[in-house]
Amino acid sequence: MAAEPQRLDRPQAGSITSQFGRGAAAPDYLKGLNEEQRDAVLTTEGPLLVLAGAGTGKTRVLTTRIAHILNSKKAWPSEILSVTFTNKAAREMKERIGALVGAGVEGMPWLGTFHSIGARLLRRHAELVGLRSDFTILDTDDQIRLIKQLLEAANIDEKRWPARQFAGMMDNWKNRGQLPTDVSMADRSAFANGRIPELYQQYQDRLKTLNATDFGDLLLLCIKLFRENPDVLAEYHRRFKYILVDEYQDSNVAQYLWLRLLAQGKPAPEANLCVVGDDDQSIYGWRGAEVDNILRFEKDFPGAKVIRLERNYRSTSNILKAASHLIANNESRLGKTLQTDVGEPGELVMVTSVWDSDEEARQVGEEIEQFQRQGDALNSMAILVRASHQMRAFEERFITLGLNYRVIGGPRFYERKEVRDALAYLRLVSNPNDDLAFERIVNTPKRGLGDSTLQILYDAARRQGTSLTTAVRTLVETEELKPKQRTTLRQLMDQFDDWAQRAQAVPPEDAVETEELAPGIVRRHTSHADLARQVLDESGYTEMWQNDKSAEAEGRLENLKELVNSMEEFDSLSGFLEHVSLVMDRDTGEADDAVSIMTLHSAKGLEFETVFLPGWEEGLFPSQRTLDESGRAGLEEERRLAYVGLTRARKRLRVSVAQNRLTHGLWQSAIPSRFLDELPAAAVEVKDTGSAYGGYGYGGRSGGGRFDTRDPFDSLYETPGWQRARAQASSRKSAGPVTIDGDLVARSVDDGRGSKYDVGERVFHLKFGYGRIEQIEGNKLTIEFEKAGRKKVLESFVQKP
DNA sequence: GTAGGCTTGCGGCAA
DNA sequence: GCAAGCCTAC
Repeated sequence: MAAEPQRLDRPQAGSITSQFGRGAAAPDYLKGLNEEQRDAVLTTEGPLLVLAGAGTGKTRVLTTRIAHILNSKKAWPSEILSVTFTNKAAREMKERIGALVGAGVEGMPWLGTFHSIGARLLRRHAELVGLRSDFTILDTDDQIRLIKQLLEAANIDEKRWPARQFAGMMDNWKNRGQLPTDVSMADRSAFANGRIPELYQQYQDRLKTLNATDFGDLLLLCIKLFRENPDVLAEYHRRFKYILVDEYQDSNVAQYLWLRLLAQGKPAPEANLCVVGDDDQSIYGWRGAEVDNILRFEKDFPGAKVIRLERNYRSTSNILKAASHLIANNESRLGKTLQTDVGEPGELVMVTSVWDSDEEARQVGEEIEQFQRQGDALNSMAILVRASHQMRAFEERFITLGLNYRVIGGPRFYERKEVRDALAYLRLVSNPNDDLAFERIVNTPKRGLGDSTLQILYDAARRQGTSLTTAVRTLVETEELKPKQRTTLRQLMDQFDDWAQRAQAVPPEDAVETEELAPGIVRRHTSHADLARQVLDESGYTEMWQNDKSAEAEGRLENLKELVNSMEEFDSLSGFLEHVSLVMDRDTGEADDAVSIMTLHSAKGLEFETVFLPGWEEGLFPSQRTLDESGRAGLEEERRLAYVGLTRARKRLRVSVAQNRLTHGLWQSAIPSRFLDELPAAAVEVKDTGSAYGGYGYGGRSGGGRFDTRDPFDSLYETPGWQRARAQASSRKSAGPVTIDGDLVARSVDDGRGSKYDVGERVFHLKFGYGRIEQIEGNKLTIEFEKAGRKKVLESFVQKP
C-alpha cells in the first residue's frame, strides 16, 4: 500500500505532464513501434482486443499504451485500472511504465493482480459484504485445515472424501462464480453423497465468523458487492476511465464477470476496455481459465476493434515455422501467423531420440557444456519439462558435472513449513483471534499440548462462542486443564501479551486509506522486523530448528532469516502480512550464471537463446491424464503448451524423446509424442543417439508420420538394453509382476509361489544391515537383524547378500 | 505424545 | 522415486 490515491487526483507539478513535450506530433515513446503496435497504443477509445502472438512485444504495447494515456492527459494514474494475473507481471509492468513516464507510476494504485485489487476493493467496502476491513486472507493450507474440521463435524469420512478434493472443487466453483446455491446437480453428487451445498455454505459461514476470505472470495465477494450495491459500482465506473487486462486468455469466469461489471460504465460498444492476450498460449484450463473469454470478446463487446500483432522479434524462422506448423493443428483458435523479424533462418530444430531419462540428461548436459565452451552463458539456456518429476534426472546429472543450475518454481517460499509457522506467530501477535494461526503453533515447537488438550480448548471456544485465545484465557483460571498444560498455556498467553505490547510500540498502520500520514512523526522503538526476531527466538521456534539435526534444518533457518529481513521493506506488520498473503514469489538469485530448469507452465513469458524440451512422449506430453479428463479440448491445450515451449527459444531448439521412462516407479517403454509428427520436416533435423542401447529410431505408432519408422520389437538388436526393452514390453502386456534385471518392481507381489527367500536365509537390508529370516508371510519377512534386532520388513526391501 | 516404518498415490500451480 | 500421511509400537 505505497500510494494514497486521492492525493494523486490533484495535478502534481513536474510529474507526468512535464515529462513529454507539449503535444508534439510523435512522442518519443511511439518511436520504434511497428504499425500494429502503434495502432494498439493509439486506439484508446472503445473496446479493443489485441491478439499478441509470442514474442510480438505485448508488454511493450501495454505499457506504452498506459504511458500514452497518461501523457495525453486522458486520465490520471488513479483512473486507470490495469490488471494482471501474477505479481511478477504487475511488478514488471510498474517498472516499465516507470521507465517511460518517471515518477507517475507511484500513483497507479489500481495496477495489480486481480486478487490484490479485489482485496483492496473489499477492504474499502468490507462491511457491505459482512466482513471487517482487517479480514485475513487464507491460503490453501489454512483452507484445508478448516475444511477438515468441517468434515469431521459433519461426520464425513475424510478418507473417502479428502479435504483436498473438496478444496479443489470449491476452487472450481469459485472460479466459475458459483455460490453454494449455484452448484449444479451433477457437481453436487460428486462429493459426500450430495451434501455439497450444505458443506460449501458452512464453509462460507465459517469464513465470515473468522473474518476471513479465501482467494476465490476476493473476486466472488467483489461481484456480490457490485451487484448488491449499484451506487458503489457507479463510483468505480466514474473512477476507472480506462481498463486494461493482460493475458486475457487466462481469465476465468469469475474474473470475466468482475471485469464486465467494472466495464459497464458505458454501453458495451464504448467501453474503454483493452484486453491483450494470445489464445494460442492459453494453458491454464485446468485452473478454470476459459479460452472462450477471449474467443468471445467481439460478441461481448460489439464493435470491438481487433488488432493482431504477428511480427515476432524473438525467434529464428525455423523455430517459428516449427511452432506455427504445430499449432495449426488446433481447431479452436482465432488464427494468427507469426512472421519472423530475425533475418537468418537459423539452425534447424533438432529432435533427438535417447534410450531413457538418464541418457537424456547426459546428452543435454554434454550439449550445454559444449555451448558453454563456445562462449554461451548458462543463463541463456533453459530446460522446459512437462512434469516436475522430470527435473530430478537433470539435477542429478548437473550435480555430477558440476554444472550450475537453478530450478524455477519449486515449492514457493511462503509455502514452506518454517515460513508458514513463523507467519502464524506474527499473525497471532497482530490478531489474537486468528484461530487458524493459533492451531498451527500451539504445539510448535512441542509444548506437550496434544490432541486431548486441544479438544478441551475447542469445546470451550465453541461453548463460549469465542476465539481459541479468548477461551484459553478463561480456561487457565479453572480446573479443567491438567496443571502442566495450564501452566504452559498461561506462559504462552503471557508471551503473546508481551509481544502484542511491543507491537503496539511500532507505529500504527492500516489507516492509510483516507488519512494522510504524517511522515517522520512517529518514532519506532521496535521495528517489526526486530519484533519478529524476538518472537521467533523467545517462543523457542528458532531453537527448535537449531536443535534439528536433519539436512534441511540449516536451510530452514536461512529462510527464517530471509523472511525477517524481507519485513524491513514494509511500514507495518499488518502491511507485511497483507503482502505475504497475496504474494508468492521470492527474489530468485539471478546473480549467478546458471541453466534454468522449470516446467513449461512457468516458462510462459520467458525467453532463452537455447531451449531444451525433453520428454516428448505420449502419455507424458501430451499428458495422458489431460486427454482422459478433457479429451479433444485437453489435447489442444497440451498442444498450446508445446507451442509455448517452442516459442521460448530465440536461436536453438532441442527436442528429445526417450524410449523408456520411469513413471510411478515403473519402467515403461514409451511412444514418441504425436507432437513430433506435427513439426514440419523442413525445419527439423532428426538425430539418433547411436548409444549402446537401442538406437532403433522412434518406433511406436504415433499415427503414420515420419517418426513412425519401424516396429521397435521387430529388429535384430541383441544388446542388453534391447533385451530389457523386450522383457518389459511383454511383461506389461501380461500384467504379471514387473521385473527389471530380476528386481521385483511391482508391489504386493504375493502370487502363491511363496517368497524367493527361505527361512533361515541371510539377507541384507539397506537400513538395518544383515540379518536372518525367521518367518515368511506372503511378502512380509520377519528378520532378526544382527545390529538392529528383530523387525518385520517387506520382501522388496531386502536383498540377497 | 512421539518416532519410525510402512502404505499409498501421484499434473501443470497464481493468488 | 518420492513424499505425505497413516499406523503401530514404544
